[in-house]
Amino acid sequence: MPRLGLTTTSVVGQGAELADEIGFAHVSVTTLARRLGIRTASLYAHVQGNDDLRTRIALLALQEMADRADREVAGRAGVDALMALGDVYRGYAAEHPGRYDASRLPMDPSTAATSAGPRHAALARAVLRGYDLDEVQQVHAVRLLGSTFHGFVSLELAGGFAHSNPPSQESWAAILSSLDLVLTSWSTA
Amino acid sequence: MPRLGLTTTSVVGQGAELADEIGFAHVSVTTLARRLGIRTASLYAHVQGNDDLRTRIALLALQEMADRADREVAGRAGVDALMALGDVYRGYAAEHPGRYDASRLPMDPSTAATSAGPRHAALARAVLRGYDLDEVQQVHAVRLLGSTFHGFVSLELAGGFAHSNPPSQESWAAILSSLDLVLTSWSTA
DNA sequence: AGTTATTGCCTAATCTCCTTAGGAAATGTG
DNA sequence: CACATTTCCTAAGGAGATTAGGCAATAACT
Repeated sequence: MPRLGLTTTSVVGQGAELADEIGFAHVSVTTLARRLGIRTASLYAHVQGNDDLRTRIALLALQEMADRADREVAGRAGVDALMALGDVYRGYAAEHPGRYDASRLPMDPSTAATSAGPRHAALARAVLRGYDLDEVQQVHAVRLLGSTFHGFVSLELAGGFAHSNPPSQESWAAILSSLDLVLTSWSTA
Repeated sequence: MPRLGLTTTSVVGQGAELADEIGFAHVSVTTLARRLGIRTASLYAHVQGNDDLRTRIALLALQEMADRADREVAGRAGVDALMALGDVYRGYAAEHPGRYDASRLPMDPSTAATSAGPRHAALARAVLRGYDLDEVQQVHAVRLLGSTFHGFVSLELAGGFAHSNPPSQESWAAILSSLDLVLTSWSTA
Protein backbone atom coordinates (compact mmCIF):
# COMPACT_ATOMS: atom_id res chain seq x y z
CA MET A 1 0.00 0.00 0.00
CA PRO A 2 1.43 3.39 -1.01
CA ARG A 3 2.42 5.83 1.68
CA LEU A 4 1.55 9.51 1.67
CA GLY A 5 4.18 10.83 4.07
CA LEU A 6 1.80 12.96 6.05
CA THR A 7 2.93 15.23 8.85
CA THR A 8 1.00 17.24 11.41
CA THR A 9 1.63 20.35 9.33
CA SER A 10 0.43 18.85 6.07
CA VAL A 11 -2.59 17.26 7.74
CA VAL A 12 -3.65 20.58 9.26
CA GLY A 13 -3.06 22.31 5.93
CA GLN A 14 -5.28 19.82 4.14
CA GLY A 15 -7.82 20.29 6.91
CA ALA A 16 -7.83 24.02 6.24
CA GLU A 17 -8.42 23.43 2.53
CA LEU A 18 -11.21 21.04 3.36
CA ALA A 19 -12.76 23.67 5.62
CA ASP A 20 -12.81 26.15 2.74
CA GLU A 21 -14.49 23.57 0.53
CA ILE A 22 -17.15 22.06 2.77
CA GLY A 23 -17.33 24.55 5.65
CA PHE A 24 -15.49 24.44 8.94
CA ALA A 25 -18.53 22.98 10.70
CA HIS A 26 -18.20 19.80 8.67
CA VAL A 27 -14.47 19.30 9.23
CA SER A 28 -13.68 16.28 11.38
CA VAL A 29 -11.15 13.48 11.53
CA THR A 30 -13.52 11.36 9.48
CA THR A 31 -14.21 13.83 6.66
CA LEU A 32 -10.53 14.72 6.47
CA ALA A 33 -9.47 11.07 6.37
CA ARG A 34 -11.94 10.45 3.55
CA ARG A 35 -10.49 13.33 1.58
CA LEU A 36 -6.93 12.09 2.14
CA GLY A 37 -7.87 8.55 1.18
CA ILE A 38 -6.75 7.02 4.46
CA ARG A 39 -8.50 5.47 7.45
CA THR A 40 -9.76 7.70 10.22
CA ALA A 41 -7.64 6.01 12.86
CA SER A 42 -4.49 6.79 10.88
CA LEU A 43 -4.94 10.50 11.50
CA TYR A 44 -4.43 9.98 15.20
CA ALA A 45 -0.70 9.61 14.51
CA HIS A 46 -0.55 13.28 13.48
CA VAL A 47 -3.31 14.92 15.47
CA GLN A 48 -4.62 14.20 18.95
CA GLY A 49 -8.24 14.02 17.84
CA ASN A 50 -11.13 16.03 16.53
CA ASP A 51 -10.76 19.00 18.87
CA ASP A 52 -7.03 19.17 18.33
CA LEU A 53 -7.44 19.13 14.54
CA ARG A 54 -9.99 21.91 14.64
CA THR A 55 -8.05 24.19 16.96
CA ARG A 56 -4.90 23.66 14.87
CA ILE A 57 -6.81 24.82 11.81
CA ALA A 58 -7.98 27.83 13.81
CA LEU A 59 -4.42 28.63 14.86
CA LEU A 60 -3.25 28.36 11.27
CA ALA A 61 -5.95 30.75 10.09
CA LEU A 62 -5.13 33.30 12.79
CA GLN A 63 -1.49 33.14 11.83
CA GLU A 64 -2.12 33.48 8.11
CA MET A 65 -4.34 36.50 8.69
CA ALA A 66 -1.77 38.11 10.96
CA ASP A 67 0.99 37.52 8.40
CA ARG A 68 -1.08 39.04 5.65
CA ALA A 69 -2.07 41.99 7.83
CA ASP A 70 1.55 42.63 8.73
CA ARG A 71 2.45 42.89 5.08
CA GLU A 72 -0.47 45.09 4.12
CA VAL A 73 -0.31 47.49 7.04
CA ALA A 74 3.45 47.99 6.78
CA GLY A 75 4.28 51.33 5.23
CA ARG A 76 0.78 52.72 5.53
CA ALA A 77 -0.74 55.08 8.07
CA GLY A 78 -4.03 56.70 8.95
CA VAL A 79 -7.01 55.90 6.75
CA ASP A 80 -4.83 53.91 4.38
CA ALA A 81 -3.70 51.61 7.15
CA LEU A 82 -7.23 51.34 8.50
CA MET A 83 -8.66 50.33 5.14
CA ALA A 84 -5.78 47.96 4.46
CA LEU A 85 -6.38 46.16 7.74
CA GLY A 86 -10.10 45.89 7.15
CA ASP A 87 -9.56 44.63 3.63
CA VAL A 88 -7.24 41.93 4.92
CA TYR A 89 -9.94 40.43 7.10
CA ARG A 90 -12.67 40.80 4.52
CA GLY A 91 -10.46 39.51 1.73
CA TYR A 92 -9.23 36.57 3.73
CA ALA A 93 -12.78 35.59 4.63
CA ALA A 94 -13.81 35.80 0.97
CA GLU A 95 -10.89 33.65 -0.16
CA HIS A 96 -10.95 31.26 2.77
CA PRO A 97 -14.42 31.16 4.32
CA GLY A 98 -13.80 27.92 6.16
CA ARG A 99 -10.53 29.13 7.63
CA TYR A 100 -12.15 32.40 8.68
CA ASP A 101 -14.90 30.53 10.50
CA ALA A 102 -12.23 28.41 12.13
CA SER A 103 -10.48 31.51 13.42
CA ARG A 104 -13.59 32.34 15.49
CA LEU A 105 -13.39 29.04 17.35
CA PRO A 106 -13.34 29.61 21.12
CA MET A 107 -10.10 28.36 22.68
CA ASP A 108 -8.98 27.85 26.22
CA PRO A 109 -6.96 30.79 27.55
CA SER A 110 -3.57 29.08 27.47
CA THR A 111 -3.95 28.14 23.79
CA ALA A 112 -5.28 31.58 22.92
CA ALA A 113 -2.29 33.19 24.58
CA THR A 114 0.16 31.33 22.35
CA SER A 115 -1.94 31.98 19.22
CA ALA A 116 -1.59 34.87 16.81
CA GLY A 117 -4.47 36.57 18.65
CA PRO A 118 -2.19 39.03 20.43
CA ARG A 119 -0.60 39.92 17.09
CA HIS A 120 -4.01 41.02 15.83
CA ALA A 121 -4.48 43.27 18.84
CA ALA A 122 -1.04 44.73 18.21
CA LEU A 123 -1.94 45.34 14.57
CA ALA A 124 -5.06 47.23 15.56
CA ARG A 125 -3.05 49.39 17.95
CA ALA A 126 -0.48 50.01 15.22
CA VAL A 127 -3.19 51.26 12.87
CA LEU A 128 -4.54 53.49 15.62
CA ARG A 129 -1.19 55.23 15.96
CA GLY A 130 -2.35 57.29 13.01
CA TYR A 131 -5.01 58.81 15.25
CA ASP A 132 -4.26 60.74 18.37
CA LEU A 133 -5.97 58.75 21.08
CA ASP A 134 -5.30 58.48 24.79
CA GLU A 135 -4.97 55.05 26.37
CA VAL A 136 -8.62 54.61 27.27
CA GLN A 137 -9.84 55.75 23.88
CA GLN A 138 -7.39 53.39 22.28
CA VAL A 139 -8.95 50.43 24.06
CA HIS A 140 -12.38 51.53 22.92
CA ALA A 141 -11.03 51.96 19.41
CA VAL A 142 -9.50 48.48 19.33
CA ARG A 143 -12.85 47.07 20.36
CA LEU A 144 -14.65 49.20 17.78
CA LEU A 145 -12.41 47.96 14.99
CA GLY A 146 -12.75 44.35 16.09
CA SER A 147 -16.52 44.60 16.37
CA THR A 148 -17.06 46.35 13.06
CA PHE A 149 -14.66 44.25 11.01
CA HIS A 150 -15.80 40.95 12.46
CA GLY A 151 -19.46 41.92 12.46
CA PHE A 152 -19.52 42.95 8.81
CA VAL A 153 -17.40 40.08 7.57
CA SER A 154 -19.36 37.46 9.46
CA LEU A 155 -22.71 38.81 8.28
CA GLU A 156 -21.44 39.02 4.71
CA LEU A 157 -20.07 35.48 4.92
CA ALA A 158 -23.37 34.17 6.27
CA GLY A 159 -25.05 35.62 3.20
CA GLY A 160 -26.85 38.36 5.09
CA PHE A 161 -26.10 40.94 2.41
CA ALA A 162 -26.59 38.72 -0.60
CA HIS A 163 -29.35 39.25 -3.14
CA SER A 164 -29.87 42.88 -2.18
CA ASN A 165 -28.72 46.15 -3.63
CA PRO A 166 -26.47 48.05 -3.47
CA PRO A 167 -23.64 45.48 -3.44
CA SER A 168 -22.00 44.97 -0.08
CA GLN A 169 -18.74 46.44 -1.36
CA GLU A 170 -20.34 49.88 -1.30
CA SER A 171 -21.53 49.46 2.26
CA TRP A 172 -18.06 48.31 3.22
CA ALA A 173 -16.51 51.43 1.74
CA ALA A 174 -19.04 53.65 3.52
CA ILE A 175 -18.40 51.89 6.81
CA LEU A 176 -14.61 52.20 6.54
CA SER A 177 -14.92 55.92 5.83
CA SER A 178 -17.19 56.30 8.83
CA LEU A 179 -14.73 54.45 11.04
CA ASP A 180 -12.13 56.97 10.03
CA LEU A 181 -14.54 59.78 10.80
CA VAL A 182 -15.24 58.37 14.26
CA LEU A 183 -11.60 57.85 15.13
CA THR A 184 -10.77 61.35 13.96
CA SER A 185 -13.58 62.77 16.06
CA TRP A 186 -12.28 60.90 19.09
CA SER A 187 -8.80 62.31 18.71
CA THR A 188 -9.96 65.91 18.74
CA ALA A 189 -12.48 65.39 21.52
CA MET B 1 -44.08 5.45 34.70
CA PRO B 2 -45.10 9.08 35.17
CA ARG B 3 -45.83 11.23 32.18
CA LEU B 4 -44.53 14.73 31.61
CA GLY B 5 -47.02 15.94 29.03
CA LEU B 6 -44.45 17.46 26.74
CA THR B 7 -45.35 19.39 23.62
CA THR B 8 -43.24 20.73 20.80
CA THR B 9 -43.42 24.16 22.38
CA SER B 10 -42.35 23.04 25.82
CA VAL B 11 -39.61 20.85 24.42
CA VAL B 12 -38.17 23.73 22.41
CA GLY B 13 -38.45 26.02 25.44
CA GLN B 14 -36.54 23.57 27.59
CA GLY B 15 -34.01 23.26 24.79
CA ALA B 16 -33.53 27.03 24.87
CA GLU B 17 -32.94 26.94 28.63
CA LEU B 18 -30.49 24.12 28.17
CA ALA B 19 -28.66 26.15 25.54
CA ASP B 20 -28.25 29.00 28.01
CA GLU B 21 -26.86 26.59 30.59
CA ILE B 22 -24.45 24.44 28.59
CA GLY B 23 -24.02 26.43 25.38
CA PHE B 24 -25.92 26.05 22.14
CA ALA B 25 -23.12 23.98 20.62
CA HIS B 26 -23.82 21.20 23.12
CA VAL B 27 -27.58 21.10 22.65
CA SER B 28 -28.78 17.91 20.99
CA VAL B 29 -31.67 15.48 21.28
CA THR B 30 -29.53 13.39 23.61
CA THR B 31 -28.49 16.15 26.02
CA LEU B 32 -32.02 17.53 26.07
CA ALA B 33 -33.54 14.11 26.73
CA ARG B 34 -31.11 13.61 29.61
CA ARG B 35 -32.15 16.91 31.11
CA LEU B 36 -35.85 16.07 30.76
CA GLY B 37 -35.35 12.62 32.25
CA ILE B 38 -36.72 10.77 29.21
CA ARG B 39 -35.23 8.58 26.51
CA THR B 40 -33.74 10.19 23.44
CA ALA B 41 -36.12 8.42 21.08
CA SER B 42 -39.12 9.88 22.91
CA LEU B 43 -38.21 13.37 21.74
CA TYR B 44 -38.86 12.37 18.15
CA ALA B 45 -42.58 12.59 18.86
CA HIS B 46 -42.24 16.34 19.36
CA VAL B 47 -39.34 17.28 17.15
CA GLN B 48 -38.19 15.89 13.83
CA GLY B 49 -34.61 15.41 14.94
CA ASN B 50 -31.46 17.19 15.94
CA ASP B 51 -31.49 19.82 13.19
CA ASP B 52 -35.16 20.54 13.67
CA LEU B 53 -34.68 21.02 17.42
CA ARG B 54 -31.81 23.40 16.91
CA THR B 55 -33.48 25.53 14.25
CA ARG B 56 -36.62 25.73 16.39
CA ILE B 57 -34.54 27.10 19.25
CA ALA B 58 -33.02 29.59 16.82
CA LEU B 59 -36.48 30.68 15.64
CA LEU B 60 -37.61 31.10 19.24
CA ALA B 61 -34.61 33.28 20.03
CA LEU B 62 -35.16 35.47 16.97
CA GLN B 63 -38.78 35.93 17.95
CA GLU B 64 -38.04 36.75 21.57
CA MET B 65 -35.48 39.33 20.54
CA ALA B 66 -37.86 40.90 18.03
CA ASP B 67 -40.63 41.05 20.66
CA ARG B 68 -38.33 42.70 23.15
CA ALA B 69 -37.02 45.13 20.55
CA ASP B 70 -40.56 46.08 19.53
CA ARG B 71 -41.36 47.00 23.12
CA GLU B 72 -38.16 48.95 23.73
CA VAL B 73 -38.06 50.87 20.49
CA ALA B 74 -41.72 51.87 20.64
CA GLY B 75 -42.13 55.49 21.66
CA ARG B 76 -38.46 56.36 21.18
CA ALA B 77 -36.70 58.10 18.32
CA GLY B 78 -33.24 59.15 17.22
CA VAL B 79 -30.36 58.33 19.54
CA ASP B 80 -32.74 57.00 22.17
CA ALA B 81 -34.20 54.46 19.77
CA LEU B 82 -30.74 53.56 18.49
CA MET B 83 -29.42 52.89 21.98
CA ALA B 84 -32.56 51.04 23.00
CA LEU B 85 -32.23 48.69 20.03
CA GLY B 86 -28.57 48.06 20.67
CA ASP B 87 -29.21 47.41 24.34
CA VAL B 88 -31.86 44.85 23.45
CA TYR B 89 -29.40 42.71 21.53
CA ARG B 90 -26.61 43.13 24.04
CA GLY B 91 -28.91 42.55 27.00
CA TYR B 92 -30.54 39.52 25.45
CA ALA B 93 -27.14 37.99 24.73
CA ALA B 94 -26.04 38.62 28.31
CA GLU B 95 -29.18 37.04 29.74
CA HIS B 96 -29.47 34.24 27.20
CA PRO B 97 -26.07 33.49 25.70
CA GLY B 98 -27.11 30.10 24.37
CA ARG B 99 -30.22 31.48 22.73
CA TYR B 100 -28.23 34.33 21.20
CA ASP B 101 -25.77 31.86 19.70
CA ALA B 102 -28.71 29.89 18.39
CA SER B 103 -30.09 32.96 16.64
CA ARG B 104 -26.93 33.05 14.49
CA LEU B 105 -27.57 29.57 13.14
CA PRO B 106 -27.60 29.56 9.34
CA MET B 107 -31.00 28.50 7.97
CA ASP B 108 -32.26 27.62 4.55
CA PRO B 109 -33.92 30.55 2.78
CA SER B 110 -37.50 29.32 3.13
CA THR B 111 -37.17 28.90 6.89
CA ALA B 112 -35.39 32.22 7.23
CA ALA B 113 -38.18 33.94 5.33
CA THR B 114 -40.81 32.78 7.82
CA SER B 115 -38.59 33.62 10.81
CA ALA B 116 -38.53 36.86 12.76
CA GLY B 117 -35.48 37.87 10.72
CA PRO B 118 -37.44 40.31 8.55
CA ARG B 119 -38.86 41.89 11.70
CA HIS B 120 -35.32 42.73 12.79
CA ALA B 121 -34.60 44.39 9.49
CA ALA B 122 -37.82 46.37 9.86
CA LEU B 123 -36.81 47.42 13.36
CA ALA B 124 -33.50 48.73 12.12
CA ARG B 125 -35.24 50.73 9.42
CA ALA B 126 -37.67 52.07 12.01
CA VAL B 127 -34.81 53.32 14.16
CA LEU B 128 -33.22 54.93 11.13
CA ARG B 129 -36.34 57.00 10.50
CA GLY B 130 -34.88 59.32 13.13
CA TYR B 131 -32.09 60.15 10.70
CA ASP B 132 -32.61 61.69 7.32
CA LEU B 133 -31.22 59.10 4.94
CA ASP B 134 -31.93 58.39 1.32
CA GLU B 135 -32.70 54.83 0.24
CA VAL B 136 -29.14 53.78 -0.53
CA GLN B 137 -27.77 55.27 2.65
CA GLN B 138 -30.48 53.50 4.56
CA VAL B 139 -29.31 50.12 3.27
CA HIS B 140 -25.75 50.95 4.25
CA ALA B 141 -27.00 52.05 7.65
CA VAL B 142 -28.95 48.85 8.24
CA ARG B 143 -25.82 46.90 7.45
CA LEU B 144 -23.75 49.15 9.69
CA LEU B 145 -26.09 48.62 12.62
CA GLY B 146 -26.21 44.88 12.09
CA SER B 147 -22.44 44.62 11.81
CA THR B 148 -21.67 46.78 14.82
CA PHE B 149 -24.28 45.29 17.13
CA HIS B 150 -23.57 41.71 16.21
CA GLY B 151 -19.83 42.20 16.11
CA PHE B 152 -19.61 43.76 19.54
CA VAL B 153 -22.05 41.37 21.17
CA SER B 154 -20.43 38.29 19.72
CA LEU B 155 -16.93 39.37 20.71
CA GLU B 156 -18.13 40.26 24.19
CA LEU B 157 -19.93 36.94 24.50
CA ALA B 158 -16.84 35.05 23.39
CA GLY B 159 -14.95 36.70 26.23
CA GLY B 160 -12.86 38.89 23.97
CA PHE B 161 -13.26 41.92 26.23
CA ALA B 162 -13.00 40.14 29.55
CA HIS B 163 -10.18 40.70 32.00
CA SER B 164 -9.23 44.04 30.51
CA ASN B 165 -9.96 47.62 31.47
CA PRO B 166 -11.94 49.73 31.00
CA PRO B 167 -15.08 47.55 31.32
CA SER B 168 -16.80 46.75 28.06
CA GLN B 169 -19.84 48.79 29.07
CA GLU B 170 -17.83 51.97 28.52
CA SER B 171 -16.71 50.88 25.09
CA TRP B 172 -20.31 50.02 24.25
CA ALA B 173 -21.45 53.51 25.25
CA ALA B 174 -18.70 55.10 23.18
CA ILE B 175 -19.58 52.97 20.18
CA LEU B 176 -23.29 53.78 20.37
CA SER B 177 -22.52 57.50 20.52
CA SER B 178 -20.25 57.13 17.52
CA LEU B 179 -22.94 55.30 15.60
CA ASP B 180 -25.21 58.25 16.19
CA LEU B 181 -22.46 60.59 15.02
CA VAL B 182 -21.98 58.61 11.83
CA LEU B 183 -25.66 58.42 11.02
CA THR B 184 -26.04 62.12 11.65
CA SER B 185 -23.10 62.85 9.37
CA TRP B 186 -24.65 60.73 6.64
CA SER B 187 -27.92 62.59 6.79
CA THR B 188 -26.33 65.98 6.21
CA ALA B 189 -23.91 64.72 3.57
C1' DA C 1 23.84 -4.63 0.57
C1' DG C 2 21.88 -6.53 4.75
C1' DT C 3 20.26 -5.97 9.32
C1' DT C 4 17.76 -3.32 12.47
C1' DA C 5 14.87 0.44 14.21
C1' DT C 6 11.44 3.53 13.28
C1' DT C 7 7.13 4.90 11.87
C1' DG C 8 3.13 5.43 8.72
C1' DC C 9 -0.92 3.43 7.93
C1' DC C 10 -3.74 -0.56 8.77
C1' DT C 11 -7.58 -3.75 11.13
C1' DA C 12 -10.34 -4.62 15.06
C1' DA C 13 -13.02 -3.30 18.79
C1' DT C 14 -15.58 -0.12 21.95
C1' DC C 15 -18.31 3.79 22.99
C1' DT C 16 -21.52 7.42 22.08
C1' DC C 17 -24.90 9.66 19.34
C1' DC C 18 -28.75 9.93 15.72
C1' DT C 19 -32.57 7.84 13.86
C1' DT C 20 -36.45 4.50 12.79
C1' DA C 21 -39.84 0.83 14.01
C1' DG C 22 -42.96 -0.96 16.77
C1' DG C 23 -44.99 -1.91 21.73
C1' DA C 24 -47.31 -0.72 26.23
C1' DA C 25 -49.38 2.09 29.35
C1' DA C 26 -51.55 6.51 30.56
C1' DT C 27 -54.84 9.97 29.01
C1' DG C 28 -59.03 11.72 26.91
C1' DT C 29 -63.82 10.63 24.56
C1' DG C 30 -68.13 8.31 23.53
C1' DC D 1 -66.65 1.45 30.86
C1' DA D 2 -64.92 0.37 26.30
C1' DC D 3 -62.14 2.60 22.91
C1' DA D 4 -59.05 5.70 20.45
C1' DT D 5 -55.25 8.58 20.98
C1' DT D 6 -51.12 9.87 22.55
C1' DT D 7 -46.86 9.69 25.36
C1' DC D 8 -43.15 7.45 26.37
C1' DC D 9 -40.79 3.07 26.10
C1' DT D 10 -37.48 -0.90 24.33
C1' DA D 11 -34.90 -2.67 20.46
C1' DA D 12 -31.99 -2.23 16.69
C1' DG D 13 -29.13 -0.24 12.97
C1' DG D 14 -25.78 3.09 11.28
C1' DA D 15 -22.16 6.57 11.64
C1' DG D 16 -18.47 9.14 14.07
C1' DA D 17 -14.63 9.33 17.76
C1' DT D 18 -11.21 6.99 19.99
C1' DT D 19 -7.85 3.33 21.62
C1' DA D 20 -4.93 -0.88 21.09
C1' DG D 21 -2.14 -3.52 18.64
C1' DG D 22 -0.15 -5.36 13.89
C1' DC D 23 2.45 -5.18 9.54
C1' DA D 24 4.96 -3.33 6.00
C1' DA D 25 7.53 0.66 4.07
C1' DT D 26 11.08 3.78 5.11
C1' DA D 27 15.40 5.37 7.32
C1' DA D 28 19.75 4.37 9.91
C1' DC D 29 23.79 1.90 10.70
C1' DT D 30 27.22 -1.39 10.05
